[in-house]
Amino acid sequence: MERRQQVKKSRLSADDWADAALAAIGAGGGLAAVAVEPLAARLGATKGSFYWHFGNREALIEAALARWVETDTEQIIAAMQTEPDPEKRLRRLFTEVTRPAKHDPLELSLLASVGHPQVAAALKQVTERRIGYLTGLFTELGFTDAEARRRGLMAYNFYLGHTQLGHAVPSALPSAAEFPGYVEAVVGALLQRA
Amino acid sequence: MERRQQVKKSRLSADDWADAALAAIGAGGGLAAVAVEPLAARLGATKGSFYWHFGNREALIEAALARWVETDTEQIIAAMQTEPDPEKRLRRLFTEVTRPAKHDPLELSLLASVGHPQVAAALKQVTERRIGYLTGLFTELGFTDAEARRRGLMAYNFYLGHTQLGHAVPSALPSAAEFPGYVEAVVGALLQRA
DNA sequence: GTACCTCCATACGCCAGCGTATGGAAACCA
DNA sequence: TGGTTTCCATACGCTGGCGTATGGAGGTAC
Repeated sequence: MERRQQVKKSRLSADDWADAALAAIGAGGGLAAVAVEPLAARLGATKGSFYWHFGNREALIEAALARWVETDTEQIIAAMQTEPDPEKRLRRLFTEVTRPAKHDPLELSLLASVGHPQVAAALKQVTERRIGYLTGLFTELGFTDAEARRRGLMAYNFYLGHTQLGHAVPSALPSAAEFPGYVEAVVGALLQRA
Repeated sequence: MERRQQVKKSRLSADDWADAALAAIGAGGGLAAVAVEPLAARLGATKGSFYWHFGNREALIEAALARWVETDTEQIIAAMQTEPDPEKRLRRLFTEVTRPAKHDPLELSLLASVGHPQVAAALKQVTERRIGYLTGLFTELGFTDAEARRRGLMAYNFYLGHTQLGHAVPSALPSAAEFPGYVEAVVGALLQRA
């Protein structure tokens, strides 16, 4: 999720504010960084603009989350669908999603702000979509429903942990040289038959 | 990490404040919840007490984190050492650490606040200790150093993801009935020989 | 029992961010 | 070109949290 630094624009739209909010969340401040006045400064505007587009801070959060939910997960899943073989798809998905450059601080920040009800709802939606996709993938690979769900969960948990670790303690991740072997080991463990 | 609600105490120690800070972090507010005046209210005291024990808010955070680092990880590791067989130890560790009741919001909150330099340092310490322990465990099980490190990482990532998921979207976790099979599947995957 | 030392309450000034009110500029329309 | 609508800047009050200053209560020492 690349969200560009907004520099200046004579007139702003509600989406401009929502994007700025997401950028601010991802920039490390967490949900607390969605603060009207600092955002206004960053956009080269003032609160006057904001309170014309939104009723209050909550409304902005709502809009920003809605934007995140609909764009973030679907485009990755869609990108995978060009590969017909489910095993290769899993391998590609993991390679893609653990790429060191992929770091998505926004998602981590949202995970961190799950205390907020609107964030919790957005996360639930996205999480279920993803785990569902993974589970389906293992079903395609011939596992029973129960086993597919277990492995879908394992896969997602691993992804979450990896992302978290890469953000919090990047030095603990494997080096670039070790990386392929590491990803392969994970996928191998996930695919192994009893 | 059970940190009791402090109710009232005629005189407070610095550790009382540090514990209250950890409790507040864990209670969902994240690092932002380490706020002097609310904490004082909660302890039935006032800022006067706080600023006698600490120079400022930063000093409190520092003290709280130090307390967390030294108590949290070591006691779990120590508890495992009664089991001589490394495979059983791994199984026991995972069972223990994924127990639904185990939910440790404090750790999640710290992960979320990794933007703060002191938190980052504390997390690095704890993370390396844990991954090191897991890696050693796989070494004991006869894996090569490189393989042991890979599996140690996989195990830790899984743990992190599981914890995260349990906190953010608990409904996505397996039900109580599915739980043993789920844990066993994970441990099985981790122990699988090539 | 008095002098001192430890710990804390109260009161204060300061700053940042939220939300409101109001006037005005820019675009659009006729 | 005059009116209307859209969008925004400025100014204001309010709240909550940080840090400081000061006085005082309750132990302790002798």
